[in-house]
Amino acid sequence: MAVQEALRVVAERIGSLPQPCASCDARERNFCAALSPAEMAEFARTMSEAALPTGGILFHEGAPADHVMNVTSGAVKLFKLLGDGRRQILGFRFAGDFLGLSTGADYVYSAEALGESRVCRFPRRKLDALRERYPNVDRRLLALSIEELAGAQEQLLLLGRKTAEERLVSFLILLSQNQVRRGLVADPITLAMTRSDIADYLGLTIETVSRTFSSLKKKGLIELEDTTHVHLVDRDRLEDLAAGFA
Amino acid sequence: MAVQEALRVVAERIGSLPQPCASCDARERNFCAALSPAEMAEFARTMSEAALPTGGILFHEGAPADHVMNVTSGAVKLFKLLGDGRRQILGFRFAGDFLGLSTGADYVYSAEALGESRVCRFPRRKLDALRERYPNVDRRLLALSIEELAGAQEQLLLLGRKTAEERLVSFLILLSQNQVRRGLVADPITLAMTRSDIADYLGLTIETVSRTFSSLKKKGLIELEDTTHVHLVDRDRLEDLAAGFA
DNA sequence: CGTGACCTTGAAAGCCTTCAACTCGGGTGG
DNA sequence: CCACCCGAGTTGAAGGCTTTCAAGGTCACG
Repeated sequence: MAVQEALRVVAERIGSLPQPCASCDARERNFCAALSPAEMAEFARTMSEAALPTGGILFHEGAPADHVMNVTSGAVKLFKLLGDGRRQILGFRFAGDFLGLSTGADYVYSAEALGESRVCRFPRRKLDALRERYPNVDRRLLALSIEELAGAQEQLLLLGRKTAEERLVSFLILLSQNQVRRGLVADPITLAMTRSDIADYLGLTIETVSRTFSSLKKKGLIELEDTTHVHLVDRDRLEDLAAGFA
Repeated sequence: MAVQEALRVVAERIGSLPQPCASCDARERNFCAALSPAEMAEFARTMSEAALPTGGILFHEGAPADHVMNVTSGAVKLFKLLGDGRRQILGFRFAGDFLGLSTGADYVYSAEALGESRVCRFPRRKLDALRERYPNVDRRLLALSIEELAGAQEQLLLLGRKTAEERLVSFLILLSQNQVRRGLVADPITLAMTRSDIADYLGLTIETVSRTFSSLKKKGLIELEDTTHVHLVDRDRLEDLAAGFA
């Protein structure tokens, strides 16, 4: 199976890069923020950074959840599959984001690199030990988890009740906010993902996504420099659309 | 506004019932499980149980999130609204379930009683104090939060990629599992919610929900004793349907 | 310069929604 | 007591938004 093969490749790459990930302790969107520099240094020994090619698999749904990880560069998509191959992307994670927590023994979704990316992995057992020793870690993970839940609930509203146009506009605004959160500009949005990924995130087809981009452009609400760079022309109108004010 | 009026009614009812909720410390699906009986007794003074009529509002999206709560009897629906009134139900909570956590100052969704229900409320400030003193509380809340997130992600797959029939079947199976989790029988499912609630949970209309019930009945996959009691005839086939094996 | 991945656009089809009519059961008031 | 009303649910028919099927365009790459 192609997935198993990819996993093996990833495992090899990870094994070949034993150095700790220097950027983790400076990040605000992962659990490391709960640790002091000294604690961080002690923990760094058990971490390792891995390089992933485009399409590289971080882990697959149903596989033993024995690592958690931070994205240190690039971007990652999280997704679930149905029996006949239909795919739903749950979300995208960018540099500084944390992923991989699970209460059960296995991952409940798959994760794959959008472009060339790097992730900092560490054993779940070590994380559990850390949680025992430093209560702040649980507090931090809880805050992250609640934030993630709120994001998923917003996406439930999108998938259950919004039209194609409202979905795409909501997505663009979310990406814009995401860029601000990462210290980038709000306005020219850079799409790290393909139309296919966008479609699977918004519960649409690539054709509908493409058509909706064209329609928004024709209405003068957005401008497309090229397929990966979007300019939000009428932000207020777009916000209203995303919020469902018909 | 009707909502504000309902909130006022709820507030009055809560104020009139200052006694602690005896069932909380025996529950497995709320944070109380992290406390010893002694700790629980000490904390119980700050709790109060409230009776809610059908349709009673627990809290509204955007209101200050100054309480968390356990459902002690009955059932509750959590939902979000779009600007023009479209509604998406995020989930249902039953006796023993916990709700109301938020990282920000406000609730990010609304909560309303399905039928006559009781909830045990306590101040968020008190909960924060408890988290400071007992690290187990954060651990417990984290586990609950991760479980809730996994449920939301499963629902994203449902809303984004499943057909009407697959959605309804998935919902029935979820309810069945829920009943088992609450110590009830797996098979005759009792629907505590209306067709309208089911529709808003599944991202459909009431007509489609009704038609799909009829269709499943005609196929011999389920039986409807009355509108609120469903018997799963061919469980294996239903499981396959829900998993998207066309 | 051929090839393939990604994207766009058009036309037809389909699943679900919208609109509408009808049934059923419970509560109410004459 | 029972006609009446109303909410909840079911079913039919038409319509619409998105999908499916199909074709063509662009660009990177070997």
